[in-house]
Amino acid sequence: MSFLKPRFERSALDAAPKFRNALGEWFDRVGKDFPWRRTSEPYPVLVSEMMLQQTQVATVLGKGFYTRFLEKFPDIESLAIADDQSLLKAWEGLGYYRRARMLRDTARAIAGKHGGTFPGDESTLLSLPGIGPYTASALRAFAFNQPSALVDGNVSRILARLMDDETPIDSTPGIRKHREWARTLCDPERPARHHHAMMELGQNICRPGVPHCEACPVSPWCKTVVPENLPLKKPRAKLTDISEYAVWLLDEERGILLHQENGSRRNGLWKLPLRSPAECASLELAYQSTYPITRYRVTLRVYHGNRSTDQIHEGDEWISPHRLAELPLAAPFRKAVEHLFLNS
DNA sequence: AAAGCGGGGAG
DNA sequence: CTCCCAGCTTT
Repeated sequence: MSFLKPRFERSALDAAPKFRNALGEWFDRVGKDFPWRRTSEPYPVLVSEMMLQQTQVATVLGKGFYTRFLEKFPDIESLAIADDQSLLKAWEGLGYYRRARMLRDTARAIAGKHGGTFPGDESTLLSLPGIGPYTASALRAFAFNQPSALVDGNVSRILARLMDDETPIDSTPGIRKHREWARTLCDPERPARHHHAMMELGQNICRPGVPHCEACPVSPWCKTVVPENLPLKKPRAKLTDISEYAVWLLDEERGILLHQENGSRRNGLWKLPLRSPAECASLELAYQSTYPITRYRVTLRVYHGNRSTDQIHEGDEWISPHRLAELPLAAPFRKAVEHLFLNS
């Protein structure tokens, strides 16, 4: 009724201009000064967005990945000619290592096919390796100042709460709906600031779990009733236990026996040589660890190999200890090798 | 639509 | 343990 003060105004979509202003002015006041927010050059924006896919800001920033990568590969051309090993070494510790190769392949496509001119239209961006809907929108807004429908984990959480919407954000209808809402909300005058502000809001105010609604600059346009219950997601697959068996072989002259991965997983990274359980049955256990990886829980068992009888398999290679530092190893194997080397 | 990618950090 | 993260690709 009219005597009741509404707890929110019109929806954010209906009041888009006021919503944008409130959000943008808040961001100007409190927004963090990340290095990729200081530039609109396509290349560094691309590097940052690829690194930030499914990876937290603190990880990319805290361990210096972004700065180090740009020092090593300062432009499209230098990245385009990067070899696998130096590329993966620069990515070591970031995870999802396919991203590094896709980033370089995109650099190659731009340096080659597009004559070095960075494309700014959606369909061309989407055709490049590693660039999907999110990254294409990010590049258009941050590097070309074009309005775009940018939806990441932060934005979808904000939108679900703003609209008090229970459609699972990872379902096809949810994704479609959120893209449309993001497009409507985007500030056509300052798309880069707008998207930066949305992500800042998602990180620090409209955070997962219990949000800081008391400090939210756009709460007048938020319909959420129980924000901690949103967003909804589809149930996820449960963890599967798997085992990995490897051998530890250290030769005083030749070094450590390692194996370079050449399949679809961790392609190009080095690990301890894997063996079948039967091959390890009579060997002494040297090291064991359990680590989670995507939807698996892996128990890694490393055995003392037998130098005289152990078969050297295809791809196995003796690596001298000083070369070890130059090779990219996935984290669990880096840890295992360091432990075993120290105790040998 | 679902799974794979086989990550990593924070709580 | 759990959940989340500036997602993309393949089946």
